[in-house]
Amino acid sequence: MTRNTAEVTPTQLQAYFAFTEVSSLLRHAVEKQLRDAGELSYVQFQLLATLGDSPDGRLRMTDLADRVVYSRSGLTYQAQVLEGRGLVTRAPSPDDERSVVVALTPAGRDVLAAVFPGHIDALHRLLFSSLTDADIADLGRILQRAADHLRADPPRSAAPRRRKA
Amino acid sequence: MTRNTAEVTPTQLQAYFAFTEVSSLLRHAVEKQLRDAGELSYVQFQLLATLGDSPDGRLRMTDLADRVVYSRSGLTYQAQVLEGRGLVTRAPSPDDERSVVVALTPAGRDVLAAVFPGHIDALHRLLFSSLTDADIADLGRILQRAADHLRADPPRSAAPRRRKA
DNA sequence: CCTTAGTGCTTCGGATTCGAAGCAGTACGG
DNA sequence: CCGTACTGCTTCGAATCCGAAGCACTAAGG
Repeated sequence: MTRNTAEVTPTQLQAYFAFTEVSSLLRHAVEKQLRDAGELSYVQFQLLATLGDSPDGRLRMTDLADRVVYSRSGLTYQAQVLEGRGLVTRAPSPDDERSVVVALTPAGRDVLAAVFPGHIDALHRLLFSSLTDADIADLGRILQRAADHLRADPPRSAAPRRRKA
Repeated sequence: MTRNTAEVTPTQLQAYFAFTEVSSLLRHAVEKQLRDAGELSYVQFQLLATLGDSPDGRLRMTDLADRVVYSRSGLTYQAQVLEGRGLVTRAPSPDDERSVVVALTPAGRDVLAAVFPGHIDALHRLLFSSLTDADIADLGRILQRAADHLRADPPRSAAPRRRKA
């Protein structure tokens, strides 16, 4: 409180606004593409893709929620939906009876494979086509560092029930 | 359909994933800060800030919706909420009886002024502190171009009722 | 002046979200 | 072996969100 407000430069503000703008526009455009193509919402696609990307196509609920930056209760809901469609299965972990392991089914992989090309095309059209390779490389490098920093401080899904002094 | 799927390089994928990751993490962190500090959701803050940034602190519903990349019906909802709190007013435009002009009230400006410093601090802590000035400048430049491209093609709020052949 | 098309906003219904609280199962200290 | 704290997930309630449909006003054409 003794410090006065941190200063922000026009450059910083411009970067921030551009970031939020691209984020919103891209999100909406991709969401539309996914919904038109298959029957997946953005979150559902992220969940399937994250599972497909993991070793055995299986992850614990909490780990999955952390990776896609999603609330646990929200994931419970979506996992139910995806399970109802036969795209994933849910089963308690043998190791820890509390944990639930979500696993991609063959049908889930099929859907993922069916939707992925269109997703890539959309990315090309919406984002990559307007940037040079060097720009894209810079973007990745810079944002990776930012992501690491954001992950380091508040791990999002951590600190749920801390009422200790 | 004659083309095979556009190829995507690892660099591109990495940039895309880093982008979505930062987007989600930053969004959640900022949302939390705003909710803890004042009584504003992220969207509400964006709306007030966008209004405050415009010439007379007033904008038509559609223009406001386009700037924050939000659905019209969603904006109707939030505008009602903000009006209920006395932070904005809504009045039909003199020029076009169909339009509704949303205007920031003095109370709205006060809330904005009260929340802004904390928002800036949060940005510093979460995002800018991990990047160099050059990185931030690059980020802004690159994302600005991407944003322009995204705006150019599908103006988001456009093409609402096109059923013509 | 009418008719038809187009634009701007709201209403409506349903789908998602999230946080808080609740319900197990697990880890530890004694 | 108990009691206490902690962790993992789900349930619950309430707030948001969006698209489709509807209502009102404006623009164009004849």
